[in-house]
Amino acid sequence: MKTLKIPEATIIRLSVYSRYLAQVDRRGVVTISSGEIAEGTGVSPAQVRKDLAYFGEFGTRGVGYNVKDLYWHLIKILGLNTSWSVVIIGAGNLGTALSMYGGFRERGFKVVGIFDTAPHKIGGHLNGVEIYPMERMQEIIAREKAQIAIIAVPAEEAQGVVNELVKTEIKGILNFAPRVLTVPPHIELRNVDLSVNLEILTFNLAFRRSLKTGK
Amino acid sequence: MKTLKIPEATIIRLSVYSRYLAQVDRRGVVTISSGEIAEGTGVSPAQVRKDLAYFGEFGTRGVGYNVKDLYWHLIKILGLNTSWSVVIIGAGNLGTALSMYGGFRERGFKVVGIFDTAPHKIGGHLNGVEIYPMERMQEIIAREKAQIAIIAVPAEEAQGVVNELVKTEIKGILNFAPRVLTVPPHIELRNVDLSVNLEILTFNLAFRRSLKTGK
DNA sequence: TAGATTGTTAATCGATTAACAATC
DNA sequence: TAGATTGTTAATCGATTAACAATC
Repeated sequence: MKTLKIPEATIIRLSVYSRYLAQVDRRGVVTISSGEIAEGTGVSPAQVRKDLAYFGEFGTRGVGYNVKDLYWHLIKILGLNTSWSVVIIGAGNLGTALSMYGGFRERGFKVVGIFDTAPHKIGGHLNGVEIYPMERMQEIIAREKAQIAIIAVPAEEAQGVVNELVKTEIKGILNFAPRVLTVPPHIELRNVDLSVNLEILTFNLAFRRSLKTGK
Repeated sequence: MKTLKIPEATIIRLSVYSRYLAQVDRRGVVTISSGEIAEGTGVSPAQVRKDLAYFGEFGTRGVGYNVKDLYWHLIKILGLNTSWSVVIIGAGNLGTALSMYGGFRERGFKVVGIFDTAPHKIGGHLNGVEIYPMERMQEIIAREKAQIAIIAVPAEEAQGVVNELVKTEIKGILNFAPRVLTVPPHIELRNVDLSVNLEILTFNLAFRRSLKTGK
């Protein structure tokens, strides 16, 4: 079993494979080949096998992979065999949507607290989860043993929130604010930039298109 | 001016640079070096210069880049010098949040229509934008000259929505549904997977961590 | 001019693809 | 056994980094 230096692209694909396997499993399929996984997830068969090979030997030569078995292996690899407690910072539109988002719960994430500055929001609930004032972040994170924080505040406030979060037991931060953040090395930080994703689209439409049509 | 084969990673960084430049410009800074851009966006100076070099020579040796000038070059490259009309398919939590999301408008995206199946939502408004029934997709997209569609429907419905969208003049699709979608080659498709982003975090916490601590 | 910083080339690093021996 | 498909190695491709000549 080789470890060390697993490409992030591999992890992204592992997540996609696992969800595809869940879907296939619901249809009652028992065995699947790397070629079929590849087909269903838009990658090459070699890529699928290579990605899996980082973590072990999950298949049977000449046969393929057991769907359920491989699914659970992937869930374990992704760390989803345990449930994760998440807090959401910011109860604006995005924070609210993320609190309600079913996709997280489906994968074992549990929202245990929401934080906001607006006095009229505090004490309210979203999807059964209470909205607390920012000042209670340390207390609630400790009480609920939250490991992950999702940042959904305006860009200017994001670093301030991070500075509070580093005082807690939070281990990972998913940042939706379009701002480069600084965290100490023991905290995992990941950025999701909604606008950037639209802009890759417009670049492809505006620029790449102009190449084909001749400037 | 070399063209062809520009890494997608470069486009993502260009978007980040442009926003950082807007921020720096607001502080009144006139000139900036690749090293300062690198510092502010978390990349290497060589990376910054390489990324820019794909598109031309925007700086002055010995001096650096004019902040405003470079900003507008990047905006133009990203296709953001014109405004884009966007429709959002799905007025659930995520669709609602995306309709209200200020980050899109800030970068020149205009939401011109929202679509949903729920009868009680139709005719309502989000942020001043009307919610239409799915049946009127073709009509409204044509009337509003929308070029981009954002998919925020449940995974099972996503491909059906795409099949309707391909009958319209839509040029690009940003998909938030966790499902692999098939589109004809003339349509640009980009996927944003919110759960995958959390799962990269949990992988890093659960798996990479376990490497260091032994096991 | 001397100092600074770009634009670009060459070297390095990493990820993907192709091919095939192992083996069910 | 014959056919199929994995796991893995080697070859290819692409992106990042380092170094430096060009030049303001």
